[in-house]
Amino acid sequence: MKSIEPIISPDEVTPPRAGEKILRVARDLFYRRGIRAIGVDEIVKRAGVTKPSLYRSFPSKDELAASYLRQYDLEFWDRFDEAVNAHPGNPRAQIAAFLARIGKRTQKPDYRGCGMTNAAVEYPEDGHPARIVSEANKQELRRRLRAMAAAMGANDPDTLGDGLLLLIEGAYISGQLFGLGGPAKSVARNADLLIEASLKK
Amino acid sequence: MKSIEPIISPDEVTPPRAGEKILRVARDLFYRRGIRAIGVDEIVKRAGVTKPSLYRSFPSKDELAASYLRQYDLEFWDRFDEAVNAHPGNPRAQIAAFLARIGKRTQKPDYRGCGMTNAAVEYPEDGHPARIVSEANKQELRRRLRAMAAAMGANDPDTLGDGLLLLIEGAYISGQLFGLGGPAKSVARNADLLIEASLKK
DNA sequence: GGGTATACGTACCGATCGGTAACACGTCAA
DNA sequence: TTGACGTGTTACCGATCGGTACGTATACCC
Repeated sequence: MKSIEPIISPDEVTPPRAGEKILRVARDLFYRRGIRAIGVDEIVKRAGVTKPSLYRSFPSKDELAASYLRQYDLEFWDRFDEAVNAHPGNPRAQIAAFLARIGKRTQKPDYRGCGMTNAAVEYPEDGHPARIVSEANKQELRRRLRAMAAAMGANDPDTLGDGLLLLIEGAYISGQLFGLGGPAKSVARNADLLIEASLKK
Repeated sequence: MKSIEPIISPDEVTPPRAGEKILRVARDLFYRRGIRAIGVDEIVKRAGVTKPSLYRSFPSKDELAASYLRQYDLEFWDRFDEAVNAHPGNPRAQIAAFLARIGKRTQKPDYRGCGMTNAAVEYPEDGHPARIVSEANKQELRRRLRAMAAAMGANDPDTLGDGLLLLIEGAYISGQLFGLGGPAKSVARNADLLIEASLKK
């Protein structure tokens, strides 16, 4: 007997892998409510799967958290590079674009800051899988900001790069602390003032 | 039979109240390792008391956390006012003194940032007892920084005050993320540049 | 000495934590 | 036809979570 033709194409009918569903849900819950605040039971329940499925795809909750942050990392650099690519050869405009975007995001009602930063606060112990991902992300961000400060022709590129990083981290935190109308909305303006004051005359 | 004379004076022999011991230990553990990470069992064990003693002095763990933060709040403003009082009538020097101190603290090996900020990250839910204390502290800090910016004669006092707050929060976070040699050590320098760029010409 | 208030400890509670063992089922390719 | 594989199901694990019922020891006042 001839086999029945599939109604829709195979890649459309392919059910989402359990691991993917879990990561999607975990990502959302971890970001919004914190990693420690969310239990694995809630994750599998919301994902419509069962606990053994979670532990077939991820060796532990800590590693699931690290996976969430690795995905967050990719998306972060996508956003960052988007601002960079919008202004080729103009690092000051690149920073301005990136910060304008952050400033806007921080003014959204349910803004919860940077997943990386939050994870590092939740897990202060050295060597925690989630913290390792977070630290690597921040190191790289620092490196890039300093390089951009140098490309701008700053008097002291490392100081300016670090100053920009402080403003950014401050915006992440203030965004979730103050909500609408908080200090984070002025991050781009303050960064611009700081840059102006740091350039070679 | 005649009662035995006390060897030392009564107020020296008075044992520390259980509630005080608990708060001391909780303060240390909550700050260093996070509130969610510490269970009440560990607190009472380290304090050398028992669980019912904790719940006689504090209605819940959440309220214990709030008490920790209220004490943290008092000590925070002590440090802040110390910097302010060291330079009467000179808000710019007051800020500089305060930030120099923060910059130094962030370079200590086991620096863990601001207890207020960390608590707000750990408890994103509106209305949590710990978060309420934290938010109030930050609101007041923002108010004071804006007032000091105005007293300095800034072009836009609210923007400068908020910029200083962003740098401060950034220093708290970066201090615990990067450890020694991190961006937080440049907070005073960057604040000074930002102030210089914000004053009326 | 007797009463009382305060402070503390022993032992326990149900719920939830992260994680696992054992087995049934369906799909797909060889 | 036959596995291999991924998944779901159910039931369970020991540990820890925040919180409490209840009895006891001590100090002080009358």
